[in-house]
Amino acid sequence: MAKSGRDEPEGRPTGHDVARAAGVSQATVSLVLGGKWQGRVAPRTAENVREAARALGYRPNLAARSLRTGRARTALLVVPALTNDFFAGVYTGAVEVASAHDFGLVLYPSPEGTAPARDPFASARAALDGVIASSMAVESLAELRAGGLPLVMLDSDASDADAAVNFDVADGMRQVARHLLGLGHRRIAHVASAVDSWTFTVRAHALARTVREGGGSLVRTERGELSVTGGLEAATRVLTETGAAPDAGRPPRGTAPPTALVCDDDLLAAGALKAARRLGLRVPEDVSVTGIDDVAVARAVEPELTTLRLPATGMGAAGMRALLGVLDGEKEGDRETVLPVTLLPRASTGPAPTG
Amino acid sequence: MAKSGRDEPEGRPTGHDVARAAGVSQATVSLVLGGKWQGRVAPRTAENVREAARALGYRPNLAARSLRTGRARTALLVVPALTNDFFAGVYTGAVEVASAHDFGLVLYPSPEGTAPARDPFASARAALDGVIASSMAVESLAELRAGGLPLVMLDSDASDADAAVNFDVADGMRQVARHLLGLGHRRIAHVASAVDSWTFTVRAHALARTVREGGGSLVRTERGELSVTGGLEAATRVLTETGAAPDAGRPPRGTAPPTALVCDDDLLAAGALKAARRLGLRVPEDVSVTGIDDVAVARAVEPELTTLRLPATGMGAAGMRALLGVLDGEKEGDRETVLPVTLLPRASTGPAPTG
DNA sequence: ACGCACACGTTGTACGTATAACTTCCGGGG
DNA sequence: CCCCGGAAGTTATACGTACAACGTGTGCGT
Repeated sequence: MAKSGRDEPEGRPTGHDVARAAGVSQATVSLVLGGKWQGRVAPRTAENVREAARALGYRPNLAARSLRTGRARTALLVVPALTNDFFAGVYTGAVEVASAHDFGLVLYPSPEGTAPARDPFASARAALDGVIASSMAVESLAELRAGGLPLVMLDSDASDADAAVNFDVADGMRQVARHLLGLGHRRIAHVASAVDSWTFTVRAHALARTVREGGGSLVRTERGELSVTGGLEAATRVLTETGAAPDAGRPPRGTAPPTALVCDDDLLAAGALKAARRLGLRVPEDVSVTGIDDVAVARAVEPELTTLRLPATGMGAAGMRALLGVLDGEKEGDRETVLPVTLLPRASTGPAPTG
Repeated sequence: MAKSGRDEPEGRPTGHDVARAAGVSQATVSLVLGGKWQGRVAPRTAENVREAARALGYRPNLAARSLRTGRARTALLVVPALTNDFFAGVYTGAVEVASAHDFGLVLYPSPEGTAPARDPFASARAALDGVIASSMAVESLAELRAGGLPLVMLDSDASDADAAVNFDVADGMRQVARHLLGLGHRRIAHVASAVDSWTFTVRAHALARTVREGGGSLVRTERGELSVTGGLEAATRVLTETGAAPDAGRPPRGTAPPTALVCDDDLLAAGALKAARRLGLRVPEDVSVTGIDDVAVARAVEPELTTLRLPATGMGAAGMRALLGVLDGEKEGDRETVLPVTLLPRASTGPAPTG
C-alpha cells in the first residue's frame, strides 16, 4: 500500500507540495496565500496557486507560521463561569469578530471568577497574542499582566489594562431606580454581589444616589454569591431582618421594610423570588424584584424578571475589536468603550403596596 | 536605551539563552527540561540547567516545539452548550487530567449542540492532537473525522470513534422507573429530548421496558428542546392533551392521564414543574416529576428535583484519559468506558395520587 | 600500556513558514 | 544601441526546538 510511488508525500501537504503542484516556488505560494501578492505575482499564477492549494486540501501549519511570525493569531478569553449565559454571549460576540479577522479564540473559564490557575496557559496552552478578561479579581489581573500580553478588560476598571469595554451600568442603575420610584417605591433594598469588583461598586453608588435624589431611601444592602442560592440567602436576610416578612419572628430594627429588591444580577434575583415565596410574600404585589443581565432564567422564573439587558455579545465583540486595535499598535484614544444598557420592565415589578 | 550592551537578549529567553547561562549547549537544555536526561547528563549539570531556566523565566516556545515534534499537546473539547453546568463539569474533569499530563484543552462550544462550524479550527484554531466530542449529531461527527484527528465520543454511539465514554444510562432509567413504580405510579409520561441522539434513544427504550415490566404503562411521549421553555411546552402538551389538568378544556383521548413525568434532563424537568404549576397541579401531590443530570437548577427549583446524578467530571476525565490512550497508540480493548449513575430522590416525586 | 566501554555531552539538522534580498526577463527612452 | 527600471518570481535564511548521530575524556581490564 505504502510502496505505490511516492508522488503522494508523507502526511499533510505543505507549502512546498502546493508549490510543486502549481509549478512555482514555496515563496510564491506563501505570498499568494498570504494575500500580499499584488504587483508581485501575475494574476494567472496566483489563481493557479490557489487552485493547487484547494486541490491538495492544503492547510498552513499554524505552528510553523507562528514560529516564523512570532504571533499566534489567537486570543484568550477569560470568563468567571461557563454556566452563566451572559458569558456565553460575550464569547459568541468575541468569536464572531475574531473569526472575521482570522483569529482564534481560546476560552478559559476561571474557576469561581477569582483567580485563574497559577498559569492560565496550563490549560489554554496555545500560544497567545493577547487576553480579554472579564470581571476579574485584582490580584489575578496582575498575574495576567505578568505574562506581558496585551490585556483588554471587560466590565472592569480600565486603569490597568491596555483597553477596556464597559457597560453604562451607572445609567442602567438609574433606570432601574427611576422605574421603581415611578411605581411608588420609596424603601428599596440592594441585594449585591459578594465580590467587590469595579462594576458592582459603580452599581451600588448609582443606585444609592438615584434613590436618594428621587426621595427614597436605600434601607438595606445584603451581599450574596452570584447564584440562585446566594440570592436566596441574601434576600432572606433582607426580608426577615427588616420585618418585611410578616411571620419572620424578628422585629424590624429601626428601619421600615423595603418594598423593592434591586439585585445585582438575574441569578440573585431568581433567588430573591424564591426567598419571597418561602416567606409568604407575593411578587410583585408585596415586594418588587429586579435583576440585571437578562439571561435565560430571567424569563424562566415566575413571575418573569424586570431586568437590565446588558448587550453581552456586543461586549464580546467590542472587546475583541479593542484587542485587535491594541495589537495593531493603535495609539488612538478610544481605549475605553462604553455600551448602553436597556431596562426591560416585566412582571416582577409592580406598584408599591399602599401603607 | 537599546544601546546598553546586548547581554540582554532581545525578547523572551530561548533555550539558547538558558544554555549560555548554564554553560552547556542548547541540546542539553532540551534534554534536561524534556525530562529524558537520565544517564545522559550529570545530575549536577541538570540542576544547573533547571536553575538557569528558572532564573531567566524560560518558557519553551510552543510553536517551535509543536513544529519540531508534530504534536501540539492540545486537545479540543466540543460541547453543545456553555450554559449547561453539566458540560462545565465535563470540562472541569477533562482539564484536570489534561493538565496532569501537561496537555492543553481548548473548548469549542458547538452552537445548538448540532453542527460545529464548517471548520472547528476557525475559532479554536490551535493545532490539535485530538478531539473529545460530546453529544453530537451524526453529520457533524463525520466532519470531525474528516480532519483525520483521533476522536473520543462522550455519551454517544461508540461505533465511529476511536474511543467512547458513556453513562450507564439504561440502568439509570431503570432506577428512575423502579423508584416511580415503587411509589405506586402506573401511568407514566416521557418528556423526551427533541434531538435524537444515541443516549436519548437508550433512555427511551430502557424507560419503556422497565415500566412495562413493572406493570405500568408509558402513556405518552412528548419531545422538547433541552431547555426550561422546551420542557414547559412539552409538559404542557402532555398534561393538557391527556386530561391530567382538570380545566384544560381538551378531553382525554383514550389514554388515562399520567401521574408521573420522566424528563430527559433537569431543564426539561424544571419546565415541567412550571407547566404543572400553571395548570394548577401540585408537585408531587398531583403529579411527580423527575429529571436527569443533577445540575444546579435541580436544587434551585421548588420542589427540588428527584434526578439522576450523572458524574460529569468523571466523564470528562475518562474522556481525556481515553484520548491520551489513543494518542499513545494503545491497542487495548477498553475502547469504551461505562460510568455508573445514581438516583437522587428528592421532593419532586411522591406517592401516586389515589384514584 | 593499550584500547574499550561508558558517562557526559556537543554538533548538526529538520520541521514549515514568511520575507528580505536577489535574479531574470523585457520593453522603451535617450 | 545600450542601459535602466519595473514586473514576476526565486533563493536563502531564520524562527526555537527535539533528537539522531557524533565526539571526548576517564577508569578499568588484560
